[in-house]
Amino acid sequence: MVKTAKVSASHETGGLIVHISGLLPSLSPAEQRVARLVVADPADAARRTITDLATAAETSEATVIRFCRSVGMDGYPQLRIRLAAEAARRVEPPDARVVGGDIPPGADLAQIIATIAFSDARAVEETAEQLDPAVCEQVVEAISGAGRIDIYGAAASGFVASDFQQKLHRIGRTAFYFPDVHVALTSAALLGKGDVAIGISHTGTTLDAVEVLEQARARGATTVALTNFPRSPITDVADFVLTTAARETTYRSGAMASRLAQLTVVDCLFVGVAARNRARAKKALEVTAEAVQSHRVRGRRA
Amino acid sequence: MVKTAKVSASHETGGLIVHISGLLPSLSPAEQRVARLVVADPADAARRTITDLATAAETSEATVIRFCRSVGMDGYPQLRIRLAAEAARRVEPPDARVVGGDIPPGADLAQIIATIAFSDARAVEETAEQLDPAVCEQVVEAISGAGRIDIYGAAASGFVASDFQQKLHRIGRTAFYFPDVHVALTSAALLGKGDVAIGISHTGTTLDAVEVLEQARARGATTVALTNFPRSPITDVADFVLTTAARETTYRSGAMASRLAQLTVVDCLFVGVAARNRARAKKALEVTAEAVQSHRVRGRRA
DNA sequence: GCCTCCGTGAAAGTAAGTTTCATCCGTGGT
DNA sequence: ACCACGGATGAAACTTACTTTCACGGAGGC
Repeated sequence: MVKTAKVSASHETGGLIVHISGLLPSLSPAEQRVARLVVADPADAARRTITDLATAAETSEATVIRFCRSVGMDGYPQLRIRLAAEAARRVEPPDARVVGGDIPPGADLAQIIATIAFSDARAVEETAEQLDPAVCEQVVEAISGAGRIDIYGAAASGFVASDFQQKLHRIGRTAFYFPDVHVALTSAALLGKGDVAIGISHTGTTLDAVEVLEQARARGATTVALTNFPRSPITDVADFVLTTAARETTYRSGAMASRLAQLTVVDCLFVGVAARNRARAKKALEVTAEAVQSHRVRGRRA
Repeated sequence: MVKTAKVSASHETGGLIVHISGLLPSLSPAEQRVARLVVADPADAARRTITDLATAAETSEATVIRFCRSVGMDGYPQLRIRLAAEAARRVEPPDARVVGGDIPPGADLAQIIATIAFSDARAVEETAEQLDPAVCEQVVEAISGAGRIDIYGAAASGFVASDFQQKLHRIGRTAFYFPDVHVALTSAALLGKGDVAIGISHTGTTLDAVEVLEQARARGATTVALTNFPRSPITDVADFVLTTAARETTYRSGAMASRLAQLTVVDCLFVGVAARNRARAKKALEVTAEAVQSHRVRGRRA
């Protein structure tokens, strides 16, 4: 097994449910059944005894224990307590079941809007909650001191990568984004100690992203992964792992929902880097803002 | 307000601690010692085992059980989870005033994260709140029936435009995104009745976007503007105006903060369009998902 | 095709929670 | 002063819940 000694985990104060959802794909089938029950109704799970829960999940107590360990708990009682706490904390908004769940076939636009806004906002909040400031700090430091920063992401994650690149560029950091794998690999091969490579992949299984980070790492660069799944392949090739917390719904794959969460993380890193040198960053932002002024329509507010 | 459908014994759902304090005088000395420990630090008590708590209260397990019964619990495990829930609830939510404002010079990463998450989440929520479902409905209808959809946006809004394009494309709608103004103008000139042009601009003053919509409108296409400012120039050339609700902060221009809000609107429109033809959209999503499968790392779940 | 490794549940083992019961102590009656 | 009584209490027996061990079976690699 890969050493989980990685500088991510264990900031777990809140967001247990989110944490579990993220881990879900990396769990074994039997454990997944347990996880689903727990995520579906944490309060109910907290009430159950281990035997009870095992039966409900159609598995053995042993598996439930394994599940507890998989999500970082000491044992079942601890999980129970944490679940109870978690369930209590979430002050259920009026009709959370309607708002939080999936979109029913006959839904009108107003419902759809409410549902999406709710899940988008939750994804942002929950992502922030489970983000480990210590890891962020280290990533910010790496970026701040980097000679060069390569950012890679495909499809939906590509926008995020591109966005990040643009942001860093605007405050004067040398950052690149490569939409093409081959170009990215070529670039990664030229990285070295002190450089930073950032791979963005919702699932964490995008072959391209993994390869790019692998290459970068082999060259001695610091590698950072941004993914929704803390145990996915991309984390094996990353020095630092940052995770998002987005859930799937029928109409929006997790990948779609996770853009928002990923952007939030990007924002945090960006502001973190900018805050390291307020004066310089501010100046850079002003200069770039001026540069686009001529492209604005005048005589009317902006 | 939704009535609490639950009829069960949990009439004491809140205020367990208060309840215990009230009963305190009526308890036997040994039970009082237990009660005092519990009231003093419910979270800590929840963490302890019955033997542990008994020892701490200098009494026996039997007394702890009696105490549980005295305060109306079935047994110790039930008390434990109730205590955990209670303790979690009384954790002060982060101070909105501190969190909502700007980022102070000496802020650490944790503060930065909290601030950003808060404002990002707010932007999403507020955007959804002020979004007019009727307008959305019309836009969804226009997109659903469009022969062709042109989407335009620059810089940060470009990512959003591109994201939207990709989404629509994935469910089988003919959509284009043009990073280049000239190409966009050329394309707009070829639009006609029944086609749709969507311009995305945070400030609503981006000259390029305005020109593109203007051109499209002149050719008879339906024009849609997505901006943060309802009375900005771009709205003059749009048949339908959708607005976001993002605020500026020192370190993040409104344009940066508004990406999230814009994406939320995109999500809503997308789901709206997809919902119009669930079967077809679902099929299209599945097909495109399959197409990228070979680019995934195998042998590991994710 | 064989081997190895992983997931799994049955069953054994341990710890936690619960009940029982004998003791203690104070009270009030004789 | 003594005894009878009853409530409070903890030791220990007991039960249930939790944890560990282990052997089986099946999937993937060589």
